[in-house]
Amino acid sequence: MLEIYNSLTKSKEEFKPIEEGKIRMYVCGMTVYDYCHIGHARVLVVFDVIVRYLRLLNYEVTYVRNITDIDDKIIVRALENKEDFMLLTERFIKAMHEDCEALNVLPPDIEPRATDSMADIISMISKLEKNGYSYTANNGDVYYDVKKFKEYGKLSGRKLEDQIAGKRVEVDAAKKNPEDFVLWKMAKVDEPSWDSPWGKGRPGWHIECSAMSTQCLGDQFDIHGGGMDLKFPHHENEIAQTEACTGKTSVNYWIHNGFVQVDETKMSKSLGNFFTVREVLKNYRAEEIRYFILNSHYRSPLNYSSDNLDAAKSALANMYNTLRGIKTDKFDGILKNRYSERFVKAMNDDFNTAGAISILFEITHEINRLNSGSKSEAQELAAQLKYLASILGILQEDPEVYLQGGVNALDGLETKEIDKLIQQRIEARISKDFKEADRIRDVLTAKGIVLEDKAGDTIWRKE
RNA sequence: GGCUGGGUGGCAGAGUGGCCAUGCUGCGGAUUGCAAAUCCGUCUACCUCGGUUCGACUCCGGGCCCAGCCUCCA
Repeated sequence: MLEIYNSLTKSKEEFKPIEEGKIRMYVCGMTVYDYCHIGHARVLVVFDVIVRYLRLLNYEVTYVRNITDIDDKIIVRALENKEDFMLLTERFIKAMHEDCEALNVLPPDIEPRATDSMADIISMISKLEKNGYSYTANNGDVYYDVKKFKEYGKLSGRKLEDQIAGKRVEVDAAKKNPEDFVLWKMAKVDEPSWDSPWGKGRPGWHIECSAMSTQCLGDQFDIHGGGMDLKFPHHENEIAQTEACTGKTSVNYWIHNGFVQVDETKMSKSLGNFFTVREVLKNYRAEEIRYFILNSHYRSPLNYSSDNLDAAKSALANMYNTLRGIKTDKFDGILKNRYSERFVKAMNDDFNTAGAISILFEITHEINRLNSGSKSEAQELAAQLKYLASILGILQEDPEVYLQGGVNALDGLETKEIDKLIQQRIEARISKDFKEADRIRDVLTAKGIVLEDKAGDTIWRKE
């Protein structure tokens, strides 16, 4: 039985889909004006694993992850760059897709863009206007009248009267109430704009998600996800918009992942303490980043540090080392035993990937113990290890390639040279010239090559 | 002030009413020409104060501390 922590009810609940065997899921994707940082990577990886796991449970999942390609930040950045905003967003959409591919994040089924959804956005605002939830301020902007939506605050657990308006962001003078938010914003000179019943302008920050999610998934769907920082105001406002339009509960399960922190402080663009995915990829493999993310529960804070990534690196190398030289193709991997049971139990418990990884290590350990004895059992377990790891999107590379490759992969010439030196060392060892053998090993060690002398053979891997 | 999450061994990080997480690192042993890898063993872990209980790190209550949110953020 799958249990999910639902941010809406603040408790773990048994998951029941709206439609038997099917899941409709929406995740807030990127606002594309810069490269993805590790915080974005966390959302991408976490929900990637959630989707993979839901599919494993035989649900037919429709996964929608949007792209917000028009908003204030994009306009500001495009202006700074003296660049058309569309060129800017195209560039970062491409970069995001590259990052996703590197991180082994499977593409969503639908990836709607705000700028392609203008008709839906406008029709939704019209409906809100018709239902009496909006007003046009004297500056021409259309606002959502939060006081009209009785359930406002149900997701974040906030009461309007307890909030300190303008605590961090200045309140717009045109609003009736500080908690109101913009639905349609009038275009200033030289700003990108779309025609609408309220004049040329662009959508406010929250409406695009309400429009795209209902457009792609209907008035009601199962899961809505995103980072913790979106819970308020973004998701609260999405609820206000969608439910004021449809009169129905829009989402059954809200899933929010925790932050990535740097030195115990949230990683964010505004604080400037972020590391982009491509930056980190210069020093670590994508799989190491993925492991690092999945090694803690998705709701916990995750501290970014090179120590933690180094630990991820060692841990993965150990698992690959175990798989090295074991043929797994004879078995399909779908083995039912105490490992698979506990793996599923962990994943069923609100996607406890850290617990699931610990099971992978228990299997690894068992394979190491068996390897000298029962070969076929070791192969069977290795196939299982790979299969279970595939749900987390790790351990899928050829171990040989993985262990000899990496961030600064060697070229063919270098590997030929290594093989030559290893051959020389083997000969030295046969003639008991250990001084020479050690000298050769030292040369390779200095290049970051680690040797392992197996029975009658020597293999190598990168440090 | 209100609202969310959290506080677990050297570090990271799960979990459980009584016994073992797991990973990284350190230490001892086996193995090895020496290593590496692997195996075996090992390091005073559960913020604090009360309560419930035969038994609490785990359940309940009061503190303290950390992070985040209160209309820019994943």
